[in-house]
Amino acid sequence: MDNASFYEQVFQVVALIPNGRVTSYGVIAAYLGAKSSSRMVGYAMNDAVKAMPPIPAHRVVNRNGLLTGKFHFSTPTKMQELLEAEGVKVIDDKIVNFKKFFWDPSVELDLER
DNA sequence: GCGTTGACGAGGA
DNA sequence: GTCCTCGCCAACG
Repeated sequence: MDNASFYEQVFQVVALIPNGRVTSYGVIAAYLGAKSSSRMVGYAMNDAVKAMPPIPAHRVVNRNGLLTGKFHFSTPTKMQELLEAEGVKVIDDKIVNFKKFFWDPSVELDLER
């Protein structure tokens, strides 16, 4: 893991997001100890398209629950469809009950702490 | 090695 | 409540 670059660490956390759950970039950054580097998380996801295994980037949105990165997908609507396919309602590119589907790694992965 | 980029966040008006 | 500005800091060219 020491060899893992910052964006590789982001992939690991995002890959741990359960199906039907979503999280924000800031939370992931904070979990990595770089809460101020929230932008780096989004930037790292830029490689998620070519990452192996594929990263469920559609489960990661900004702190507003808005699908800011949908435009980076194959099609702008692909991200919304994937979320709805997992039971997450998306209206106007925004996640409904975002707080309800919110997944906090610092809490869900708190088992080992 | 330097400047720009950027899927964000928080604070202020 | 919305809109604007600043800051963060790694990766890319």
